[in-house]
This record gives sequence, structure tokens and C-alpha cells, in this order.
Amino acid sequence: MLDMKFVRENPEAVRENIRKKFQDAKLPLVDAVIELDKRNREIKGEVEALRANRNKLSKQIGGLMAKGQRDEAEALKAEIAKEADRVDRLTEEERQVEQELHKNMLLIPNIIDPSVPIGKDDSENVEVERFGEPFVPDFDIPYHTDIMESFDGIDMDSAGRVSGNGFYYLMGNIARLHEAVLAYARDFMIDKGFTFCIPPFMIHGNVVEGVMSQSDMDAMMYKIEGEDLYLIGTSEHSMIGKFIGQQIKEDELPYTLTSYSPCFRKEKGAHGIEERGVYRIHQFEKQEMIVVCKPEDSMAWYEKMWRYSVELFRSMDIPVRQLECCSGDLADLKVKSCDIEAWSPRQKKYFEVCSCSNLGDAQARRLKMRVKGADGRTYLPHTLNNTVAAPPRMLIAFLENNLREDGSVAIPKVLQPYMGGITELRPKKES
RNA sequence: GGAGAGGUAUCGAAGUGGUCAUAACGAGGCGGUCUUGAAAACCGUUUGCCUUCACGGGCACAUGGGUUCGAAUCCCAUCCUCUCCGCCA
Repeated sequence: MLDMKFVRENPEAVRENIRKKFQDAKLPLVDAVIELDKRNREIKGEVEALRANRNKLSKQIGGLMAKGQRDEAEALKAEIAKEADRVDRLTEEERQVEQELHKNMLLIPNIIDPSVPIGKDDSENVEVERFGEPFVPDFDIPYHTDIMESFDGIDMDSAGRVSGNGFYYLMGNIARLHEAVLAYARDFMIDKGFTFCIPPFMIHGNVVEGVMSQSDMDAMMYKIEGEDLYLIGTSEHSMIGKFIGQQIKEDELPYTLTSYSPCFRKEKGAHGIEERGVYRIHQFEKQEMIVVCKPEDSMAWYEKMWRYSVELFRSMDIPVRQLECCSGDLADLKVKSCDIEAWSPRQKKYFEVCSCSNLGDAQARRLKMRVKGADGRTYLPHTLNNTVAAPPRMLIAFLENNLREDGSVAIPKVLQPYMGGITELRPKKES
């Protein structure tokens, strides 16, 4: 969400930004909010003068009553009553205009960073850099669920019966590997100086509105029936929501947090053939990193954060690349974002495993977070988030890249302590 | 789930229908005096948002409604916290 003052003073910049994101349908919103803002200020001017007068007279009534001058007090009451209708009407219109204004403001996308490449959709995202050799072995890599099955590590059939499509049972060593990756990712971030957190997995509607756009909310969030609670789609939601309405002391910045949570997503929309198995599911687990910092520091944190993901994946011998989101693929709240994609030797292409975003002050403004500066002024902090590791999807990359020709899977050194010291997984039956 | 108490500024906390909410008082922050420096003490200062060139004005006492000329204060609903009981991993 943008600052209304900014829109008022820079309407062309806001329009240009909408065009860069190929959301021309939203262009009329700019004139609409400027018109609503104008009307809002007109109403305020009038209604506030009326209120000022009423407040003044009411105070006089108080004085007269204290002195027992009832008649004079009644005369003033009558005077106030004359304006009451107009005040009520204007107050009602003010409420409506403000509501409409707020609704439209939520739809106008955040101003993207000048460095963001311009493009229509995800097909125009830009590969920035590769890390590690994208290696294709000379034997066939099976589909990830087949690899897992070779270790008796997954049961999709039961999950279908119990919970439906989009759920899974992980079993045995695959389940253990899933936990090992999370534990390793957690300790990796703790070693970087981040504070480990376990947040609530359900949050109130006003927090949901503060951290994400309406369209994301509709496509992602599960609501608990009969209560004002939603299942989180990522721990970012409860970790940023943590600061709702809070005044933050400047010397406490930056907050560098790493949170674990299960994530629940409706995943509305078509699922392609490559999204079978545990690639796109309604429930998964994730270790996340969150930074709340001064505005001038957010780009430096952004750079640091995506590099942490690269470092983590490289420590498990998984080749990755950084893919920068183009303007059209960037969610409305984001200033800049990139994906870290892992190499799939089976598909011979990269696929998304991490998503790093700088939200600027958009979430902070929506949540009414503020920082008290050393000079006494208050300002909005910037918020960032990035995936550390999100199994089971990241297990796809892990298994495909560590699979050997004999069907066994090497456990990288960094994960061995979390796997009871074992160095490899051996398939149940040799194939 | 039942009973009770409560939610006021950065924090603690007073205020129970008006004329100290321009939010008492205390702490913290900031500035100063004193000091070689620091601590202590003392003096001053310090809520946010909107609007205005400015003077000023409006709004906000968990949130949303209501009563009233006037609500932190009274009424209703919702959310949250604490205490006790019940249930529970």
C-alpha cells in the first residue's frame, strides 16, 4: 500500500508503475483515489469546523450547568441541534469515502525498484547468476515420488483417502530426512545470527490483510469456520504480523528472525503434470528468514538474504541459480523479489525452491508498524522475507541431485549429524 | 467451557459524565547544570495520525456500534490479557 500523500503528489509515477506491471486495468484507480481523497479532504474541512463549533458550545454548556444556568444551557443545546443533521450526514459520507479510498488504495501496487526488469509474466523473469554445475548423470532419474517410494518413504494413496489431493505421508528415512533438512536450515540461520522462532500457525483477518494482497489472500488462505482465524500460508504472515500496531525502538533494528512453521495453501488454479507428488501441495513445512530494518538498509539485506539460500543449497551439493522476478510477476506489495531455483537433473531445468522479497514499507504501513527514530521522528521500517528451506519440495532437488546409479542417495556431510550419522540411504529393493 | 478482574502514551499507572486528556504521578528517552569523565542529584523536554503557508482545528483511551449538547467514564457486541475452577497434549 502506498502513502496517499505520495499518490497525490506523484500520480504519473504511480500510473507509470502500474503500466510497468502490465496492470493497465488498474489505471483508473489512480484518478479514483485522487478524487476520493479530494472529496475526503473537503468533507473533513467542513465536518471538522462543525465539530469544532459543537465542541466549543458543549464546553460552554458544561460551564453553564455547573453554575446552574439551565435556560442558557438549553438555548445552546438547541443551537447544536440545528447542525446535528448536517454533522451526521457528513460523518456518514466521510466514513463511506474513507472506506472506498482504503479499498482502492489496497489494490494499487507498490512502487517497484528501478532495478526490476520489465516483463509481462514469469516467462520474462531474468536469470542473474548460476551457482554450481547443472550436472546430468548418464542414467535416468526417476520422478521424485518414485525415488521416495524406493525407500518406502512416501504414501500418497493413504494421504488421498485421509485428506484428499495435495497431502502426503512421509515415512521412515524420507520423513527423517525432511526433519533433518529443517533442523539443519534452522541451525544454519542461527549460526548467521538470526533468532529462532516458532510462531502461531493461525492468525486474525486484520493481520492477513496487513501482510498480503486481497488476490493472494483469496488464492491462498484457509479460513477457520466460525472464527476470525486463518491458517498461515507461511510463517512470514505471523512473523510480520507480530509487529502490528507496534512502535519499535530504533536501536532494536534490525530484527533478524528465522521461523519454523507448517504452511497451508489452497493453491487455487491449474496444476500441471510436473506438479504431481509433493511439488505443489496444500500443506508443507518451511524454515523462513525475516528481516525488519531501517529503509536505507533493506536492499543490502535483500542481497544478503538470497545469498544465504544459495549458500545453504550449495552446502548440500545442489546446483542453484538466482532468477529475478520481472515487473509483471512481482506481487503487488513487493518492491523487488527473486527466486532461488534448484537444478533438476531429471527435468534438465531449474525449479523454484526459495523466494526472497523486499516489501519496502508496504506491510509496515498496512500493519501500522512504526519506528521511533533517534531524532524523535517516527518512520516506517522495511520488511523482507526469504525461504531458508521448504521441504518436502526441496527434497525433490535433494534426492535428484544426490541419487546414484544404484538407487542409493548420498547424505551430505552437513546433514549426517541430523540423520543419526548415516552417510547414505539404500533402496529397499535393488532395481 | 464456567466465575471474576482488567485493556489508557515507549513502559508502569491515576482518572468512573464536562471546567488539569494541553493524559496526573513514576520509569525510560532527549537536552542541560554539576563533574577530569561517568554515576547520582537537580532543571527542562518528550503520544501518534490527519489537516493548515501559518495561527489553529479534528481524530484516537483494545475494536466496532449505541445513549448524550458532551463519553476513557454509561449501555451492547467482538477481540485480547490476568486469576480461580473445569477439561486437555
